[in-house]
Amino acid sequence: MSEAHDTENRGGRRRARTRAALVAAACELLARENGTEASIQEITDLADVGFGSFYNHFPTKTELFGAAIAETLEEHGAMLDELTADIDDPAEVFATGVRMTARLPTTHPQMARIICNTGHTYLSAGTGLAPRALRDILAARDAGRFTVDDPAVALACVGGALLGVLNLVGAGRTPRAVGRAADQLAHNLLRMFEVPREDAERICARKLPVPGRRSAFPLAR
Amino acid sequence: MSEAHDTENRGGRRRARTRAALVAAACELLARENGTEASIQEITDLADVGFGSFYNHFPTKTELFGAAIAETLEEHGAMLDELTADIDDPAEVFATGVRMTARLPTTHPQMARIICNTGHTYLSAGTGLAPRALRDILAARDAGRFTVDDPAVALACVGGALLGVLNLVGAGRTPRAVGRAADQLAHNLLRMFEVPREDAERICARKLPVPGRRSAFPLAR
DNA sequence: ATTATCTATAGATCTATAGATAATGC
DNA sequence: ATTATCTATAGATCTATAGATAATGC
Repeated sequence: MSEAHDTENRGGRRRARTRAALVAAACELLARENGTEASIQEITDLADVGFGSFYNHFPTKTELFGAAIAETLEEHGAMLDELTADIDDPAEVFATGVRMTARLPTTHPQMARIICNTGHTYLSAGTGLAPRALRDILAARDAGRFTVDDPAVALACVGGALLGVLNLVGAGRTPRAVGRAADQLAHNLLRMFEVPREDAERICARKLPVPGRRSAFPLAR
Repeated sequence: MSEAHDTENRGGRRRARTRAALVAAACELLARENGTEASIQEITDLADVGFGSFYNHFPTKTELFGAAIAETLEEHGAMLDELTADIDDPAEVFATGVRMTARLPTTHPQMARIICNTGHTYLSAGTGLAPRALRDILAARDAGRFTVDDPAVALACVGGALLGVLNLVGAGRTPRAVGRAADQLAHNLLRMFEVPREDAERICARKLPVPGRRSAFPLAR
C-alpha cells in the first residue's frame, strides 16, 4: 500500500506493530464519545507505547485518526466485496451490503460506533464505502433493477439513511431488533429505487452470508 | 422559556445581549470546520465580550455549543411550521419541509453548515426537527398518503438522507443545483413511502412558500 | 552502525477564578 | 446597593522536541 517502510525485516515489523497499536488505540477512542479530544498522552498510554513514539508515526492527532477511520472503512468494504462476490442479482448485492453494514452494532460494535461518531466526514470520502455503494447502485440500474434519477443524490440518501439507522440503533438493543431495523432500512432503500414491494420483501428476507474469520489463505488478485 | 433571568428591566436585557453575542459566536464557529475546538478566549473575542463573561452564562463550552445548536434547530423548525401551516395535503407538508431544509445551503448557509457539522447528534435529539418530521410522517400515514412500516426507522432514514444531501451539496453550488438536489431528495423520500411517481413529481415541482422576514407582529399563541 | 522507542522537559497553550470596574435599580 | 462585565493571573494542561536507551542489521 502506501507504507513508506517495508515489513521485510524484524525492525520493520516492530515499527509496524507500534503503528498498529497506535491505530488500534485511536479506533478505541473513536468509538467513544468525544474520543478525538483525547490527548496524545492518553493515546500512547492506551496503546502502551512511549509518548515520543507517536511522533515517529504521525505528525498530528488528526492524521492518526484519519488513518484509523480509513483503515476501518476499507476493511469493512473489502469484507463486503468478498461476501457478495457470488450473488448474481445486483439489487441483492446492494441490499446485502446495507443489511450487513446496518448489523454492525451487533457484529462489530466498535466499528459501528466509529462510523456513527465520525459520520459523513469519511463515509462520503473517496475511499471506503461510498465508491462501493455507488458501484452497486449503478450496476443495479444498468441491469434494470433500480430506477435512479440522480446517482449522486441517491448515494447521499443511501449513506445518510444508513448512518441514521446506525445512530437510531444505539447500544442495548437485541440482535433481533438490530436485524429488523437493518432489514427495514434495506427495504426502504429498495423502494426508493422503485423495486416492487414483493421483490424488496423477498430480498430482505434472504439469508445473509456469514462474516466468519478472515480466510486463512489470502485471495489471489 | 427556560430563561432563569427575565428581560423585564434594562439589566436583564443587557445580560441577554451578552448571552446572545456568545451564542452567535458559537454559531459562527459551529459553521466552521473543527469549530468546537476553539478556545474560550477565541469565542469571547469573536463575541466581542470580556473573557470572564463566558462563565456568567455557561459553565462549559459544551453547554454553549449545545444551546447554540438547539436554538438554531428550533428556529428553523418553527419557521417550517409557520410556512406549511396552510398546506392541506400532509404528503406535501412533509415534502415542503424536506425541500426547504435541503435548500438551506442557499437560503441560510450558516445554518446549513451547522447542521452538517453537528450531524445526527442533535438532529435526532428530542428537540428540533426530529419530532416535527415524525409528526408529519405519521399524519401522512394516517391520511393514507404514506405507507410506513416502522416509523422510527423511517424517521432515521429521512433525517439521515437529508443530512447526506446537505453534505453532498457543499459550498460553491448554484442555487439551481441545490434546488434540484433538494427536490430529488424529497422525491426519493416520497417514493420510499410508496407515493406514486407521478404524485411525487407533482408535489416536488410545486412552488415553495417564501421564507421572507420574520413577521413584524408576533403570532398569537 | 543504524534505526526505533522511550523519558524528561521547555514553552505554549487553555481553563477557571479572584478582584476591579462599570452599569443598573431603587 | 446590587448585579454584570471585564482584566489579570495562577495552576493545570498539552504539544513538540531533544537526548538517552534499547533493539536490530551487518
